[in-house]
Amino acid sequence: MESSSARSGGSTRREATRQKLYEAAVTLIAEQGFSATTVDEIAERAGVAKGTVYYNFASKSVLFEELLRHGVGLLTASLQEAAERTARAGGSRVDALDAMVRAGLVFIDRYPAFTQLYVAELWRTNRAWQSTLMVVRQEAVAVVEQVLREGVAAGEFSDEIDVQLTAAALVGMVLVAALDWKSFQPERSLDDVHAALSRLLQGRVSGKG
Amino acid sequence: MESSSARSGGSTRREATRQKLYEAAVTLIAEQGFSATTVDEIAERAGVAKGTVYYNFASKSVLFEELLRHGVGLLTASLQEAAERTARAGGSRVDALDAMVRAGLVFIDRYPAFTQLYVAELWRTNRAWQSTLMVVRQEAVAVVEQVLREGVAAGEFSDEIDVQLTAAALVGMVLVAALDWKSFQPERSLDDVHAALSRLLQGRVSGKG
DNA sequence: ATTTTTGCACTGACCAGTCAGTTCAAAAAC
DNA sequence: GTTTTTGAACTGACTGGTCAGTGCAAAAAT
Repeated sequence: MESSSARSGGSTRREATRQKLYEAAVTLIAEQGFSATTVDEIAERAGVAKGTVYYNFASKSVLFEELLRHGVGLLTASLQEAAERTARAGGSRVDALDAMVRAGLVFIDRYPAFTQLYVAELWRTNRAWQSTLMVVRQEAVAVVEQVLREGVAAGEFSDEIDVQLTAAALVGMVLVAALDWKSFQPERSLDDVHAALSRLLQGRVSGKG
Repeated sequence: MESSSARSGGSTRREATRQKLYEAAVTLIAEQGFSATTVDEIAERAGVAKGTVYYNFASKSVLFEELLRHGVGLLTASLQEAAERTARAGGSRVDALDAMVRAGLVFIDRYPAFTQLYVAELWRTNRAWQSTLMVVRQEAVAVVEQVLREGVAAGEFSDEIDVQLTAAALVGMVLVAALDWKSFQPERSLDDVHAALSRLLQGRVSGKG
């Protein structure tokens, strides 16, 4: 459609502005929350006039909603890719789960502010973007559930596991461990954290190593 | 300390008012967030005049801060009690962990709104109550870490586990699974959810049941 | 008699959203 | 190839409303 360098009628400029606004909004909202973050702050950090925010987004809520959609979309794609890559390489479902744990850690490592904001909003009710959030969340969790189901069908996992709850628990494990990592031990390496979670995942905690 | 019926010199009346304000604030803030919740709303839901809020708390922030302290205090006591009860009954450290998982579920079952609000605030930075939250969080997590350390010392757990990270991961597992339970499958029983998490905890997921 | 609560008017700061006007690069006209 | 026009993108002062917190006299509870 259009190259970013020499462009004519299109709207590459607009896209760049929106990107700047996303980046400004994500850190501010992660730190302060949605309501405590002002549109003036977002505009200022993005290096843009307030009017530009409203030229590009219908409202503060819509800006946030599109930000959520964008971010969770990246995560879902990344999890999906990890699962497929493992399958193609002939790995087991446990390998796939492990690869997804790593993909999750990589994502949080790269976008800690987004993750923070996502967690803070996920279980709220009665908010404007509630339904959007529900949809994208389900798309992400479904990738994990799918692998669990395949594992049960293939006899790799017990058929007594509760797929939905187990998926939620696994996500929670990675999410909280990673946020703690970023908040309290940011100097540790991703491999290190991944190793600790792998150990837990494979039940090598109870029963001496 | 004091009975709610026949009390003398103290301030039982005041305490009752504060309790009403806690309860009103916790659900409103869980739903809407701190900044989006107004003092007028809190007062109205508590069935109290606005002036009363300020007679009992120095500010909106202080009210919230004391609410956080109060709530996490309950959780910590409950986890502590579960660990000690298991130890007294001669249970293993895995049993203690399992008992704490259940204690966590019972807490979230009883105070879902508080849990929601706690999660939403936990990883935020630059907020007034940040330091208070840090302290009480650490008190709660320390109970889990303590059991893990004892388990390592007793040879029940691998000495290669990362205590801090594993504790965070376990907390995350319970937290996210329970919030999903309350949000999306509230009809399920606590025992049911507990069973699913026990299975995961004891590594009976990989390896057919 | 003292503590606690009420009711309500008031203030001053803050903020989401608006809008009349500006900029500028590409397209059209000449 | 120079001038004119066009319109998307952007600007920032301004508006209307909201809300935390105050002040205080009267009432209720203990």
